[in-house]
Amino acid sequence: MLSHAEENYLKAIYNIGLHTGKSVNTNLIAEKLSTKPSSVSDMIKRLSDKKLIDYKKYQGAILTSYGKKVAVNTVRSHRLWEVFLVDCLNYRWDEVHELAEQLEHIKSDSLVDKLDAFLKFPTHDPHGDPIPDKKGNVNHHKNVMLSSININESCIVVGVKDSSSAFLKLLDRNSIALGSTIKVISKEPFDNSIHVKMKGNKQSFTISQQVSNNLFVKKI
Amino acid sequence: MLSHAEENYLKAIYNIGLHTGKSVNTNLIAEKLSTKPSSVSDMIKRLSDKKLIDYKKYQGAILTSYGKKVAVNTVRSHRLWEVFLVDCLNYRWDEVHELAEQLEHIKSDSLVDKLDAFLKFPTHDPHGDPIPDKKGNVNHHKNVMLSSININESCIVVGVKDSSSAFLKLLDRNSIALGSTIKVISKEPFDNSIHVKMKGNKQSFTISQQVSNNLFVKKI
DNA sequence: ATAAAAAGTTAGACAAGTCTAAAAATAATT
DNA sequence: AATTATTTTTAGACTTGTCTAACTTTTTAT
Ligand SMILES: [Mn+2]
Ligand SMILES: [Mn+2]
Ligand SMILES: [Mn+2]
Ligand SMILES: [Mn+2]
Repeated sequence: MLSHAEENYLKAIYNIGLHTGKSVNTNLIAEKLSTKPSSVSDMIKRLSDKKLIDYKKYQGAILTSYGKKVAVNTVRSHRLWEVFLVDCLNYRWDEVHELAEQLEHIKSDSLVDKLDAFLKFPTHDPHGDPIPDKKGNVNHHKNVMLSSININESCIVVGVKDSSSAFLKLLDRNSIALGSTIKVISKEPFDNSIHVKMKGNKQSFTISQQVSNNLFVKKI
Repeated sequence: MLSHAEENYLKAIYNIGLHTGKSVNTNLIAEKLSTKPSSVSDMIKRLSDKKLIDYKKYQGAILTSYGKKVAVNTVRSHRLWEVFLVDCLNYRWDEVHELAEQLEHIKSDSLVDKLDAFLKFPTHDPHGDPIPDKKGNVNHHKNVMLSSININESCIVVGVKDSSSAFLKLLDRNSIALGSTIKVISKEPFDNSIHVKMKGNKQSFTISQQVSNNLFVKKI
C-alpha cells in the first residue's frame, strides 16, 4: 500500500514525463511538488527500491510499468473526484483541484469504479482532461493550442493546460468555457497577443499569449 | 490544521466518553484505536498542549469544548460519507466504515456542508447513528436495547451499537435491518438469548445476548 | 497496611518525510 | 582542456507517530 507522498511523486513524474517520454529531472519534480531537490532524491531512492521507477544516480527517473499504473490510477481518481465535486456538489471548476488532490489518495479496491459508475462514466474532467478508463487507457489531448490557430479560423475550447484558480477565473471573466467557439480575428506580432470573438457575441477582445498558450482547442 | 491521527484520537475520546461523561482511560483509547497505551500517552500530551483535551498525569483525558467541536465535526463528516457511499455508490452498510474512516479526514471549509446538502440533509447514517448538524447539535440514541424489551412486546430497530462487518452481515442473514419490527416471544434465562419473530414472518428464531445487546430499538 | 495487580508513563529506538548545508557529479563556457 | 555553473546527492537534523521494555503511580486484594 503506497502513501499519499509516494503517489504524488509518481503522478508528478508521470505528468512531467508524459510528452517528453524521457527520464525526469530531480529539480522539475521538486518544483512541481513544491519541495526541495534533496527531498526528491530521498524519495526517488525509495520509489526505485519499490520498483516503481527506474533510476540511476544523476540520471533522472522513469516510471516502470507498475509505477505508471499507479500514476494513471491516481490521475483517474483525481479527475473523477473533480467531476463529482463540480457536477454533484456544485463547486466551480477553479475550486476543485486541491480537494481532488486529497480525495485521489483514498484507498479502496472498489471506490473509484463505483464513483465512475455513479457519475455515468464521464470521459473528461471539468478542465477537459481525459479520464483514464478502468484499464488505464487514456485518450490524450491532441495538443492544439489556441495560439496556433490561424486568422479567420474558428475553434472550440476543449481543455485547459493550466488548471490554476487564477487562470480559470480569468477565463470565467471572459466567458470562456469548455465548448466555447472562438474565432481568431487578428494577431499582434509585437507580443503575440490575439484578437478573438466568441460565437454569438458582437464584441471582440484581446487575449495574451500566456492565455492562448494554455487553451486546448479543436479546429472547426 | 489537525492530522488524521489527532482527529482519530479525539473521535475515540469523544465516543468513549459520550455516555459516561467522565474522563477517558488511556487503555480504552488504545484498544479503540488498535494502538499501544504508550502511544496514547504520547499523543495525549500533544493534544493537551494544543488545548484539545484537559489532562493530568494518570488521570485520563477529557475533551475541551474546542476538542469536542473537532470530534463532532469528524463524526458528522464520517456519517455523511457513509450515507453517500450507501445511497449513491451502492455500498452495503457493512462495507462503508473503513472508507468513511479515511474520507472523514479530507480537509475543507465547505466540503462537508456541500455533501450534506447534496444528500438532502440526512438525519441518520446507514447504521442508525444520528448525524450532527452544521452547528454540532446531535440527537443521541435513547439507548433502549433489544435485550431490554419484555416478552410479547414489539419494537422497531433504529440502530446498531456495533458497526462491525461481522455483526452487520449476521443481521443481513436474519433479515434484520433498520426499520424492522421485532416481537419478543420468549427469553432463555440460561444464556439470556431471546426468541423473536419478525413482522410479516411466520417463523420465529433465536437471538443471542451479544446480538440483542447491540441493537437499538424503539418500543411500539 | 502491605503486597500484588493493573494502569499509565517514560526512555530509547525506528520509519517516513522533510529541511539546510555541504559535497560530488554532470553540463556548459571559455 | 580547464574552469565555472548547474544539477544532484549525501550528511545530519527535525517532526509525527509508532513500538518495546522498563519504570512509576494508582487501584485492588489480602
Ligand atoms: Mn495528491
Ligand atoms: Mn482537472
Ligand atoms: Mn479516521
Ligand atoms: Mn456509521
